[in-house]
Amino acid sequence: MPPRLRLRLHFDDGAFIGPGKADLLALIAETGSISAAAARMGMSYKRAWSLVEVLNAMFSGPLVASARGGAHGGGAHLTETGHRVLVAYTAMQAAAETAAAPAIIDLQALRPPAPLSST
Amino acid sequence: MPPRLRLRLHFDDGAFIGPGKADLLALIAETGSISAAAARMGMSYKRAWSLVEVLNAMFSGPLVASARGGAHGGGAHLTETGHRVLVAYTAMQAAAETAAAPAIIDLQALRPPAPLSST
DNA sequence: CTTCGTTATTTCCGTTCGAACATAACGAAG
DNA sequence: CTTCGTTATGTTCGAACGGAAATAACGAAG
Repeated sequence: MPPRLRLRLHFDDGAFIGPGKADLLALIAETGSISAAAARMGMSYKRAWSLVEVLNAMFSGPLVASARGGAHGGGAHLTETGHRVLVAYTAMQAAAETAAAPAIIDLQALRPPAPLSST
Repeated sequence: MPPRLRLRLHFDDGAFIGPGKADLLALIAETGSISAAAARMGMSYKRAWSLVEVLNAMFSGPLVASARGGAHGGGAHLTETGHRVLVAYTAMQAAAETAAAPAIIDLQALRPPAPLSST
């Protein structure tokens, strides 16, 4: 299994976005629900909701639009801005991972051999 | 001020290296002392030392060699492996930052304007 | 107007993290 | 053999973080 590179982009005002928020956005887009996305990520609804709150406050306009009540209780979906953020973050991740690959290999080469599993 | 990209490389066994440990390595190389490096980073000596302990355990051989006692109380310096890890991490950081730059610009463009400072 | 599943919000609690503090060990120099 | 500054290690405390649970609000469908 190759090492995994995690990125966190810190803005000048202290706000930041990392894998947690990005994955959450992706799962909200996929499931149409904050609670479903939270369940998928193994986190509490409250935590997911608070992350959404932060996300909605740190960009120009909310990234997630949510609705209460209705036939299925409501739901949530990404706004145009939300989609753009998710796309840009994903692109950033992909570009960084590709560019960093050689250095990662160098680092991995300096790691100790596995203690031998049951083979 | 541009956003800052922070990288954390997670290995398959759970060990990881990020900006904290990397900066610490660089400062130990520069100052020749764990305590001086800790002071520079604004962290306690104990925390710095425990990070060194982790670093020394997660690669093939220690990254930091330290000595107690002596004329100036002792000191610490990077081993060959330590230097290699620092170089590789720095290269990874630089490569990732360059490659991610366009996406970062996209993200920054979606941020709200500053609330206007006292100009 | 009752039902239902989701969003929204509060309170409480255990865990983790790191700072702060306190000591001990060490060894070259004087 | 005393001094001195650093490494090495344990202990204690407060803050921050996040989970769990409870409760309210909501609105379309039946």
